[in-house]
Amino acid sequence: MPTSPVRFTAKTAAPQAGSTLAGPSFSPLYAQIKGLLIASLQGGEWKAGEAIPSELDLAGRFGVSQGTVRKAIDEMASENLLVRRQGKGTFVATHAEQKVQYRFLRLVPDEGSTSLERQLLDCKRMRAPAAIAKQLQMRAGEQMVEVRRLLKAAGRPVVLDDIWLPGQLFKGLTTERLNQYRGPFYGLFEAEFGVHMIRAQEKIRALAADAEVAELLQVPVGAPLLSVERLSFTYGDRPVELRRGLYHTESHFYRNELN
Amino acid sequence: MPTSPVRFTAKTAAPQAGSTLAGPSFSPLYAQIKGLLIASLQGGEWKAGEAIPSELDLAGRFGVSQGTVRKAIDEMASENLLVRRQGKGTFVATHAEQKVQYRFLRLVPDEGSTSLERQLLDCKRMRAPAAIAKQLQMRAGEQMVEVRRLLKAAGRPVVLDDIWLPGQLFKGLTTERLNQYRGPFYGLFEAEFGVHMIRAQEKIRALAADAEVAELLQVPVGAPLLSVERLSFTYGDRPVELRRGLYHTESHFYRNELN
DNA sequence: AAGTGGTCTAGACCACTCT
DNA sequence: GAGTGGTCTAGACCACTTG
Repeated sequence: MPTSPVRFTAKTAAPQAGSTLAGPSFSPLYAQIKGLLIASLQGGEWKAGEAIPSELDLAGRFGVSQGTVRKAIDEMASENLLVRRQGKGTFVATHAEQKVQYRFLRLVPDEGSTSLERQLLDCKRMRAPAAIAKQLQMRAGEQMVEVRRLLKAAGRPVVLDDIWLPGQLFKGLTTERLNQYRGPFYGLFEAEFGVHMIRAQEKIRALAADAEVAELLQVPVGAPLLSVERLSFTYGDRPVELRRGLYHTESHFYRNELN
Repeated sequence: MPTSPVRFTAKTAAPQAGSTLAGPSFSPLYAQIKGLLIASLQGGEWKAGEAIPSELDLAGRFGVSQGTVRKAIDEMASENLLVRRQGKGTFVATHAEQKVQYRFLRLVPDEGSTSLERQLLDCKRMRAPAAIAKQLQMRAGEQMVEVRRLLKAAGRPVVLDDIWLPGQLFKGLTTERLNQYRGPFYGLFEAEFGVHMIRAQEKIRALAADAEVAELLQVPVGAPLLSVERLSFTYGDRPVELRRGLYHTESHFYRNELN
């Protein structure tokens, strides 16, 4: 039986007198379907890597045509929320078990394709400093987790990451859990805490290495480094991770595609 | 009358014996339409900023349904080749007369939104050095144009750009032409030389300012700078511009969105 | 052979812009 | 009101995967 035949079109709604100014005056059906699908993802109805119901199935549930469901899924696929596989089905996107490890990492070696080794340096719980709390939309002093780690290529340190996470969302996160898990942190976050990183913004600057950083990255003090500040979001544009990476760009570079 | 009723489907083509290995075994109609549209853009049939024919019109010409043309245009719009405007038509994308000046420039001020002033430092013709020629798929020693310029925010230099262009494509390019033109270079390139920049790749590193650069950007020698090397492409993945920008990231940063 | 996503059509109607 | 892009439907058939 249909779980929720939609059909609450904005156009059918009672016209508001004098609605001349902006506002979402019209919301197409497929956009509403998309909203319902995102709500299901957010609610954990389908987990990372799993298949969602077929297009015909969903069309039946929502009481719309296949084409309408298709358009909703198309948009979600282009936003990397879902992955289509012809003949097999449509799957919830995941950072684990993905062709490209580290979906968000834009660092590329000058030559070859070295895989990166992780080295966890620190993981502790702390009270959120105001500057970080603000970006994560938390209150200053709230519980948070701080992680520091290195990424190495062929034994040489290339990236020093500081990571801050809201304590509320990542309750059982410990050094051990981080060390046990194979693959990128974001895979662990999905599997263990149900937190999907959907998109992120990065702010990139150049800065000079101070003494502490220089030792960790094995570069001279004052060496120029790339500072990459990343704010990551889950469903509903909710910020859930702040990360500050320092990249040593002598034999690697940050790659970006412009369209 | 229909100019060219398509209908050369790959599936109808003679099946190749033992075609088990890769290869574009199937090319949908809309992809072929897209190819024809791109060829028209490339051939200058519709110029930057102009409207292309309506969907129904194109459907008639090509002998396909509106939906098929629609899908071709949808893809091209998502690649920023075309811009749709409901009620008005579909237009050839342009770098000039655009909401955002500098479509490819990811530099953002820490606060406010200062507009940037250009200052042309140099523009000369030269023979292509091997390293640059290679990236532009030219032969070493071929004629090329080299431009150097500054971008300033509130009078303070922020970006030093070196730009290399194939001499063949930019025959009448002079210092004067560059100085006369209002708006981004890419707008000039479209209007005067018919060269559209469609997409680009950037390689970003951190490096220390040498004496020459330090003076131009008004920073101390050794100051950390962002080095942004950009290779830009026209239709058909043809590289037509190489650019090396040095960004002073003290009150600006490079912004990137990850999906 | 059955099930899934992918393509293509034809037609109806809606939202927006301009004259 | 005429023309444009935008939505939605219903149905046919194709390509790919799996039993």
